[in-house]
Amino acid sequence: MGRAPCCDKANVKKGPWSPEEDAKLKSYIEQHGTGGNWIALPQKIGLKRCGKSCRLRWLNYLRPNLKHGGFSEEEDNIICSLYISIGSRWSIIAAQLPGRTDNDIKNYWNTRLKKKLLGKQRKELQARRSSGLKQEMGRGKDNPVASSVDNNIVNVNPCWPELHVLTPIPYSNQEPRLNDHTSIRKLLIKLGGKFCADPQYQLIQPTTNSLQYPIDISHSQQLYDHQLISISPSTSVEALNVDSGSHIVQYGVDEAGLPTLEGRSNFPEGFEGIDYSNSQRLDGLEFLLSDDMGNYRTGTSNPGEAIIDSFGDVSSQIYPIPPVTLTNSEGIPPRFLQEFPSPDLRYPGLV
DNA sequence: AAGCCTTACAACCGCCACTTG
DNA sequence: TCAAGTGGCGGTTGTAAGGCT
Repeated sequence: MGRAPCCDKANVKKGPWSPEEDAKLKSYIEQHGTGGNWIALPQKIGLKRCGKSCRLRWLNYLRPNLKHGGFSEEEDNIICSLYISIGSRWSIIAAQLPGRTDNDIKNYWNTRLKKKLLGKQRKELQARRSSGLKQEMGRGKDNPVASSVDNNIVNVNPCWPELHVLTPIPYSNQEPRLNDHTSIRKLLIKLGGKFCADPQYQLIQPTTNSLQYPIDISHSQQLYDHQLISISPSTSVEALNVDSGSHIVQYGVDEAGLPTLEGRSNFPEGFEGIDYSNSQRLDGLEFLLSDDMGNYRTGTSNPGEAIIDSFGDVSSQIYPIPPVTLTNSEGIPPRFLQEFPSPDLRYPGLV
């Protein structure tokens, strides 16, 4: 027997909200707040809506200071970077984009950003193919080494090439989807940022004036449960320099004086420190960790130390997700890096 | 001009985690 | 300790609007 429904579905209106309904909901919440109970709220106002629906309408549409549409190039980059780092955890991504809702970002990613990136990628691929073809003809056809390098390595990032391609594709019947995802991932890498799935290669270059603060992104709910650490330029290094033993985001300044924000993971040997038992959190992210051939990258050739387990095996969902890894290279606009440590952008972390 | 197709986005659904009694 | 209630989240669907043939 299933759970009781949260509302009487027969007497609940569905579909688009009318302006009158919007006005009722908005004015009530502005005057009285939600009362901490969304389920009871529609009855109080006299709306024939499900409480969940009211909540959604308020959060995604009626709430003040919301922005709709018109995503900027910078926002695109932030979304891409965070998507690579943490996957489709839209609420966390939305938390980094003031005025944006998770629903907005999710829609934007699914309908536009993904396609936009694929379009760019295809152009680059075509260009590469045409130039590669010329080179190939120059090299001669029977050079297996040269062609295998081209096929297997995306040598555009100092981080990726060191990752080995070891694990076979776990579900080969999803090739089209995987190929699309692979394309996006590769393009994102080209666009900038050090996107590395492997903690082993998350060695952060020494930075001056660096601040470290821990960020546990292993579980979205956990994020909210831990004490929020508000990072601001005035926050002391000592206050932030706490190593949780999991994910570390490092805020610093590079040689050129530009702010940097990088992530790394202090996984213990065997990389079993984080249990991502909620597999759905990573759905859709697997392509970011796979290579051209649909294989998944592991950080070492030793199978016992494989970092990225087979994503096809849903029964063993113990694998680290790539830590938040943001740098001031082309991928992340300087504005974001400068603004990130503002009091408004509270970053949850362990203490 | 009409019909079909595509796109964008609001809204819903179902699941999971947390809270409370 | 456990079950019910609730909030929150991500995935998916429905549909209006615009574009294309």
